[in-house]
Amino acid sequence: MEEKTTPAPETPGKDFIREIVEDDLRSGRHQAVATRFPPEPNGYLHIGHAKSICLNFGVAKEYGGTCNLRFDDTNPLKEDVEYVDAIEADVRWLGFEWHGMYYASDYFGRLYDFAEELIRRGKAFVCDLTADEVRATRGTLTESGRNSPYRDRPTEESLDLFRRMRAGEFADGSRTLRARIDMASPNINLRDPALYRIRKATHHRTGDAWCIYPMYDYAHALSDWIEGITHSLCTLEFEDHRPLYDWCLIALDLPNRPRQIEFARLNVTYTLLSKRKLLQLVTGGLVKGWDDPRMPTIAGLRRRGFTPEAIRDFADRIGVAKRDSLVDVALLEHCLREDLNRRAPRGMAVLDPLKVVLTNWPEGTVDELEAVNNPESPSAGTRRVTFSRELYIEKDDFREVPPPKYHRLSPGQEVRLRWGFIIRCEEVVKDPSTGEIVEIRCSYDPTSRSGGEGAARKVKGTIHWVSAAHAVPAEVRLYDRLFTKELPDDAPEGKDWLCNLNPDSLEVKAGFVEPTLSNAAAGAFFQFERLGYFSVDTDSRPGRPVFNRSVGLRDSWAKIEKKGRGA
RNA sequence: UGGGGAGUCGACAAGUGGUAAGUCAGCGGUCUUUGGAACCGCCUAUCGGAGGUUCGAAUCCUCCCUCCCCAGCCA
Repeated sequence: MEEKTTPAPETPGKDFIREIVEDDLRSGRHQAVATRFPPEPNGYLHIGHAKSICLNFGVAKEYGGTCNLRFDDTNPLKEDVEYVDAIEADVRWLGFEWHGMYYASDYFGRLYDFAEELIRRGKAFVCDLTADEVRATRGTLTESGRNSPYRDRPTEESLDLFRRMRAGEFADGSRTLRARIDMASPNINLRDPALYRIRKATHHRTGDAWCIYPMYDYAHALSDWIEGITHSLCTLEFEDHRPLYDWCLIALDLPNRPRQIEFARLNVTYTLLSKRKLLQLVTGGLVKGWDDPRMPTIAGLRRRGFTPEAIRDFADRIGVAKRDSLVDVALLEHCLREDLNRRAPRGMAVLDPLKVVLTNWPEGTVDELEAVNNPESPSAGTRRVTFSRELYIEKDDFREVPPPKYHRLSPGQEVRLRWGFIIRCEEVVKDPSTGEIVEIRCSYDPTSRSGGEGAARKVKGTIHWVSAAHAVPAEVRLYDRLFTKELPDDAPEGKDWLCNLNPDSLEVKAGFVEPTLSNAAAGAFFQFERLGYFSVDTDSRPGRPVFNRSVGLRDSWAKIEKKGRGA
């Protein structure tokens, strides 16, 4: 190796993992980086996995290396092909391409051979203790454990027993292959951990070919080595497994060992990222599936209307470090808004319709108004929207008694209809029996047509609308955070996280959208002016569109109003 | 009480001995046919605490405090 004579170039802002990778490349320790994303196919990927995916694939891409997708499928009891298919689709959707797609189960044969070698080297033994007995002899955090009575049985005997374990001669749980390390180690993971257990279960890929399955620590280290992984990135809870990871490779004298590096897993406010709990939400029917738009899963975020770009940007912004952190969900939402503001075509939709009749508009006539598709992007062009005598506006855009600073419609006041005319409220029609406002009668200013000379007038507010006769009924699903607490696990004594579920996380509106939105394809996204970003749900049908609110627009009026009420 | 980690603005997060970036949130304002977007300000962090080394420390040393992870034949 050459001596470095030039100082390392300054690379401020890089996270500690990229610094390590750069050092290794610079020093010649590695010619190229190889990483892997190793999900267990026992659930759907979520935003926390997205962080890891962006890291692993991102590092590989940035330094001209490779990243594999590897399914860590060593526990047939929990895993399923449904999950491998979903994971594959999610990684691809996020925008990453793997160098190779592998399964830990691809290596079962080699892993088995390595295990025999470990026995031959005196580094592993077959133990006849039951799980309970192992637990009883493991010791505690402060007391060392006791050696298994089988720890020193002859190599040949362990070898024979291990072969018979594989052959299916023994019952589940009756024996394990254990590493021979140190029952007195202060690191509990090193107290002769199990390497193989008997599980007479059908594996989703290998079927019934095996009845013994390797444990994570063993399988993971060797799978990494087999694939030539240089940097094995994982989360903090595996930090004290690293000595065992290294032990597996050293015990077999394997050269060019991969290096495990741990980083902090992602936590997001108002969000749960535990596979077990997410599974519980799904199986318990508390949400409508893994892809429920309220779920933090990649599938859920996708259906909600998140873009891969927004998620990748989020991953970039939260960074990578070792300290436990709780990221504000507002940052995720911000990333989506920023992306969609640039790219989403605008449209008008009314979610809580209130009828407006323009009394001086000639009955039976319509007008075609020109509307800009995206003020942020002139190339998006314009479209025509139909205007007529009867319109729907948002209930919230009219107040009989306007609060201070209210810029919208109220008796005697003017408001501009976006891309249309300026109107004045002349009369409020109520249902005589209920007192409910059923219709607003207004006059319009014919000279104020958008683009016309009378349109230059300053009017306090602009509101969106839809032509009653032309608008298309649409189902609009408004989502709110799934949990009412920043930390959903923070439950009072005797209760659990389920008590923090937000009962109002979904509100369905029967609204109207402008005709151009009628046949939008599932997945298409729009900004409904003044309301937020919406995407077309997979439940949508031509002429009967269904929209999901992906994220609302920032709403400074809501803040003013809230403040007014508070004062 | 064992071992492994971590503590920098409300939240993320740079900084690696030379005198505390940036982003989100929040606040105020400009502008505006989305109370959107954009733009401009503010957000006055002495860096968990106490000592010490040094001309000089968030960065080095010592002690202390707090938080997280580990006792699955789960990953």
